[in-house]
Amino acid sequence: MARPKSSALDSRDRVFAAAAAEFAARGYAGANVDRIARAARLNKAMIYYHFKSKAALYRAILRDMFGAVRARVVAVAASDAAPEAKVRAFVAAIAAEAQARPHFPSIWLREIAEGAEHVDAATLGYVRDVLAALGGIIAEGVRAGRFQPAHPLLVQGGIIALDGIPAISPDMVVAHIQRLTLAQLEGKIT
Amino acid sequence: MARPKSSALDSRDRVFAAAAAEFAARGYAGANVDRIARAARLNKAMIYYHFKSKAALYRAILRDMFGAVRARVVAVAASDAAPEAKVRAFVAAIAAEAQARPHFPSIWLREIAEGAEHVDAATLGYVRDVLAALGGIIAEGVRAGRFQPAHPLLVQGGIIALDGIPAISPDMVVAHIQRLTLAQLEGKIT
DNA sequence: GTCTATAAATAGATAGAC
DNA sequence: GTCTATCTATTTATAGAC
Repeated sequence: MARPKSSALDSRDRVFAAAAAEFAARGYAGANVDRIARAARLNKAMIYYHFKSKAALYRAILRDMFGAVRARVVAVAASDAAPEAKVRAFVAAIAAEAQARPHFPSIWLREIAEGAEHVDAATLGYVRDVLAALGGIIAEGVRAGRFQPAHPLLVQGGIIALDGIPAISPDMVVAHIQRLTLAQLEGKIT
Repeated sequence: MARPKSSALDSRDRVFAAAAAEFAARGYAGANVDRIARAARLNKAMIYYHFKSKAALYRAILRDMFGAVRARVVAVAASDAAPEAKVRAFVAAIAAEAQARPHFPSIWLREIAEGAEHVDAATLGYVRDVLAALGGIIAEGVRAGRFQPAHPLLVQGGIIALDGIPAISPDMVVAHIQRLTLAQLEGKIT
């Protein structure tokens, strides 16, 4: 929760960043608290000073990530752009978040594989909001007679997957998904 | 390696199946050898009787899975069907494998997230063969003037992602990906 | 081939000084 | 706020009997 900006901000943020990298690279179970501490140029005890446990630290990171995505995506859905533009903006919003927080895609993939085992109620709410935002955009397009009805999870599938693939420029991926998604919604795919 | 069918086949196979489930559900680091043993109705020592280590067991499972996918997919690429049919068959082959080995998609997702850290040389070869098979199909379609050139990884992205999503029937997912992939290759997506 | 211990190592968490 | 030292639990792996 939005903690007050005390003087401890520095070390807490270092823990946060180092932990995100460690969890992304090795998963929750594979992550090592000692290694996080070293990467944050601190020692283990400091982690437990800032966070109750390894699990609590992980949950805080999940909340932060999905909260940020939710904020971007809800703003997109609430704008008064045309449905097509909103779809593009939706994809771009997630891509932008993935670039701002490079460890996001990896952690996301893992949570999918794990059945969202570590996701707490707050984070779950954020995820629902993201899907609801996409569902709203689709519904809008359908009402306007420009989209085919589609399941948000299917539409979003491509986004989830392609975010994680290295060695292909982010711009290419974004453009690719935007085209694919739109073509699908506009019924160009028979 | 293709071990001879000795009398130990039963317990070894139980370990194999139980381990696949455990690794899929919890990832390599999260998997617990004791739990695998219990699920296989054996005890821990038996696992180390059949496999050198937890890591070796995991690698054996990866080899088995990707080897099976490779076999199916290479057969598809080598057939004399039309490129369109091959693309459909390629998607269907992966989907069939995912159904035959329900733990495959989950493990696949995790390995992507982990940068294929646990993948040994043999498995890596299988993966390359899979991508090469798809690349060959695409090239064939391009030569015939029916496909746009496309990067195999981008084309395959959707397949990787959607395999893992629950609560949507496998048939729907397969049909969806087939249409999406073909539309893309045929240049219907502007 | 299968089991019961048990050794050995790893890693999460805390006490307490500064 | 930050550290060192340590406790404790978990878990991989092995020894050795049957």
